[in-house]
Amino acid sequence: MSTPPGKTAPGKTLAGRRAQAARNDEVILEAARAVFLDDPKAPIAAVAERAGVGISALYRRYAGKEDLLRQLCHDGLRRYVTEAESALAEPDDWAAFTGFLARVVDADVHSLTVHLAGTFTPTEEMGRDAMRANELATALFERARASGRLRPDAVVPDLGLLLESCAAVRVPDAERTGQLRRRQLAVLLAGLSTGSDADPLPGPPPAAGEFDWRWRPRE
Amino acid sequence: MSTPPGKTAPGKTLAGRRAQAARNDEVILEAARAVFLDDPKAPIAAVAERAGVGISALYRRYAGKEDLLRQLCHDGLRRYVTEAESALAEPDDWAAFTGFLARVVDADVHSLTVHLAGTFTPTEEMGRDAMRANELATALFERARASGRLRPDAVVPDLGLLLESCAAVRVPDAERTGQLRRRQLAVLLAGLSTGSDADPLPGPPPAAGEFDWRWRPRE
DNA sequence: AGCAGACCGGAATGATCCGTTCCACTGGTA
DNA sequence: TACCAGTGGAACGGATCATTCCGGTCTGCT
Repeated sequence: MSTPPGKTAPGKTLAGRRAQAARNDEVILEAARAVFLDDPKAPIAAVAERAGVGISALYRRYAGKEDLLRQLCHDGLRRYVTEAESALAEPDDWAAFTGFLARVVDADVHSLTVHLAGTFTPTEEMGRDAMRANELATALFERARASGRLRPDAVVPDLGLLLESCAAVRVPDAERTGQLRRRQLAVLLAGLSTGSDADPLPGPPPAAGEFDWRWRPRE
Repeated sequence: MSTPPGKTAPGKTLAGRRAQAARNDEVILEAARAVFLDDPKAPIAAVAERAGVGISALYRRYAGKEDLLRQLCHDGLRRYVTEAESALAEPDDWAAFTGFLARVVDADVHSLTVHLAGTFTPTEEMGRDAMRANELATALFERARASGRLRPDAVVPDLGLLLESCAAVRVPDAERTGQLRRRQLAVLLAGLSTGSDADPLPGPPPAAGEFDWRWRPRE
């Protein structure tokens, strides 16, 4: 955009065509994230436009729409895993748990992994990552339980419900959306805490694989 | 379906063509509700198929897709109002409040009114009904507050967040969806109750018209 | 200097999907 | 019996997209 050609002066950042390309890699991913987060069925042209590049720039990098979606989704999953791992390093059990959730909500990882599900066929590696994500989340949950601040009838899959709820909150302004989600998260955590269990939660609790249906390709 | 013609035997329910038509009125509405609840962007042919009728049967009754959607949405809104009114008759303040929410969640009114919003231009009457709905909900909320079981920093628009969250919960099986939503509702109500307010809810609370954007026609 | 080709923008293409219209038909009704 | 409200479903026309293709541009190398 505003990179004066100069005299091929590669101070630190590559200049010229190569640099442009490398930069586009990021710009495109970022645009794709923003666009598909806003509308999972958005046309691929919208991504190109948002990124300020042509459609070819997209197809040069990804075999097709499905490929891009898969990549994006996988990135979200990896982010989830990363956050979980770093959360496990936090010494305070409850803080590790809530901090993890807050960061996942902030990063809007859920929309990425869930709302995009079914629009592509997952790779094996994604399956492994998803499994690992589950293990880590369970570990975090166990620690939260050990801290005694979790009401006894809360279960791990409640996290799925919780994240889904937070992702559902959405207003046109992104920042405001973040604030409202934090609020929603706070309410939910309060509801899942000890002291809120005056009367027990109704119905059979959510089961382990009960949200996997999204991952099966649309019929 | 299984109405043998007999000899034009109108015991109690009309038989013959007229009756068929009258019955279709309902069948179609029901099918439309089910289909659009499942996928707000479903083609109109899907409704016809689900209802077991031809497309003409639809277009005889509604001017077009938009008309049907509007009708459906308006029905949802009216249902909301009805539930609110009947809830106000309940003597126990807190029970009135929670019962109302439970019934609204069960009826999936939120999906109907919100997920369909923007797909049609609302009528004036809908505007009035929406306003009335808001007043009633506020009244219910005030009573809940008066009961002292509501945490002090909860506000009326939190109801929007709450309903949105519950509507977001969804699995393939309808009944199971209902159970999980009830659970989610229970968690949220627990979180909004007195006793859960160890630390205050973060960020500016949701404001009155903050969810109206859905009603403005899509740009 | 000069050239091969990496990269790019965006028009053109072809397929699909969907709302709506149209028409032939049926059976109740007068 | 003659009619027509009510219907099923094919056909039509427009819109939307993913993907391909065709010049161009600029770079890095010779």
